[in-house]
Amino acid sequence: MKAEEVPNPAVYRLSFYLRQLELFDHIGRHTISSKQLGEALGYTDAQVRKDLAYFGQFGHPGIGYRVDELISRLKKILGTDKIWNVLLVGAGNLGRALMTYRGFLRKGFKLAAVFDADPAKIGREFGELKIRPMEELAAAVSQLHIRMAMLTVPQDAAQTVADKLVAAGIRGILNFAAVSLNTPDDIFVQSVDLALQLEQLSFRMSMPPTGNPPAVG
Amino acid sequence: MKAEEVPNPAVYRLSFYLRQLELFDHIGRHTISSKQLGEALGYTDAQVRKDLAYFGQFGHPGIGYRVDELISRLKKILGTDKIWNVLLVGAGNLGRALMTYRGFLRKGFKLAAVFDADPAKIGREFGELKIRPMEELAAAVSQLHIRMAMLTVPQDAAQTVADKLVAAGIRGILNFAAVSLNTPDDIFVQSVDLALQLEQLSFRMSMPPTGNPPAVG
DNA sequence: GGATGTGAATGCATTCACAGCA
DNA sequence: TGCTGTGAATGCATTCACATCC
Repeated sequence: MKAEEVPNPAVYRLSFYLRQLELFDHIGRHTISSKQLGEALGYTDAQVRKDLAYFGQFGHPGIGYRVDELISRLKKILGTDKIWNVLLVGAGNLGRALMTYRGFLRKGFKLAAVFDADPAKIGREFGELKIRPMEELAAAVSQLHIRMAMLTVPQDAAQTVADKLVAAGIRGILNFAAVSLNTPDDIFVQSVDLALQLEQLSFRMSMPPTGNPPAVG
Repeated sequence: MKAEEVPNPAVYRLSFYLRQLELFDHIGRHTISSKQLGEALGYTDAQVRKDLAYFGQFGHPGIGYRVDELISRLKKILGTDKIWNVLLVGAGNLGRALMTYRGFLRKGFKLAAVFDADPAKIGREFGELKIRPMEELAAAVSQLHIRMAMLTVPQDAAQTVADKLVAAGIRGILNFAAVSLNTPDDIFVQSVDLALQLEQLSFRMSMPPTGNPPAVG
């Protein structure tokens, strides 16, 4: 099946399947059914099968899916069967936390360079990484073959920095700033707005319980 | 319209509308049309109007929406017209970054207490906040009227801690651990898996360009 | 004229239900 | 029997297009 025909939500769930499969692998499971995988994540078995079927035939009728086989197939589909070099712009609190976060490397992403506009921060080292000035960004992108970036700069700097990233040849941006970035169509942007996530919780918790609306009057 | 009938994606977009409106307000715009608001965020005008209409009639035909009016209406709908006390469990790198993140308070969320299981971390202070032992969690929840929590503990501790949060009376969890939490139906969970977001970028960037598939064979 | 709010029409995603295989 | 893969049916969400109002 052609990639354009895969529903967006299905691609998202692929990552959840992979994450859960790695957990199952870790505890020694060798095979798993769509029902079991779905239950662990809150999806139906049909959903799991349909999602996987968009990408090929990975299962074994009567048996289910082989855990290690499906893991490596999913990694290939998601593009994480090899290591990606990633750069980060913005060495504030959040940026520095991401610099030391181990979870990225475990998933195949290597933070290869860090940049900041603040002269006071430039040159400071964190583990293997030294904070570099923005002027070096474009050169680092081509030297280290970096294609994706994490953006942890203040709100009002985000668009300007994003423009620089695109100009330097970056094709994908993980944006932590609380603004919608304006980028060309061939640039992929994923956004993480932490306060916005809390706001969504707030909405759910502010709602009257389903099927039991409080009396009004 | 009843809340149960509102599409989930629409609730999500509500947060984006609010964020964009605050930007417009900041630069002195007083009114805005559904077309303009949509364009800033990559939605159609019809989408904007339909989303807002799920919650009431906020617009002025011929004029558009009054920015300040719509902001306060959306805040009320999302439940952020008042301050929420929030707690955090897990004072690792990410947790400490969140402790000093200013964006939460700006949106109406006050980090009121921080907990960690590691005795070495307990008592350490960051700004106004002191890291407290897990044993004090339940008492703090009721004393400070806390109803939502952020979870930044290691993967394998996440479920156990989530259970404690629920037992302590927490109703909403913002989960940063790379696992699917198992919680009762009346507990709301929002998940943020940073590596998973990069993985989604990886997928998009690994795909053949739309309408221009590379020759195979 | 210029904008909203909204039924109706369309398009997309999920679920059903079953043929087919181990 | 147990489970996958998949067309067909259903259910959601988005878009259209227009009546309505300032």
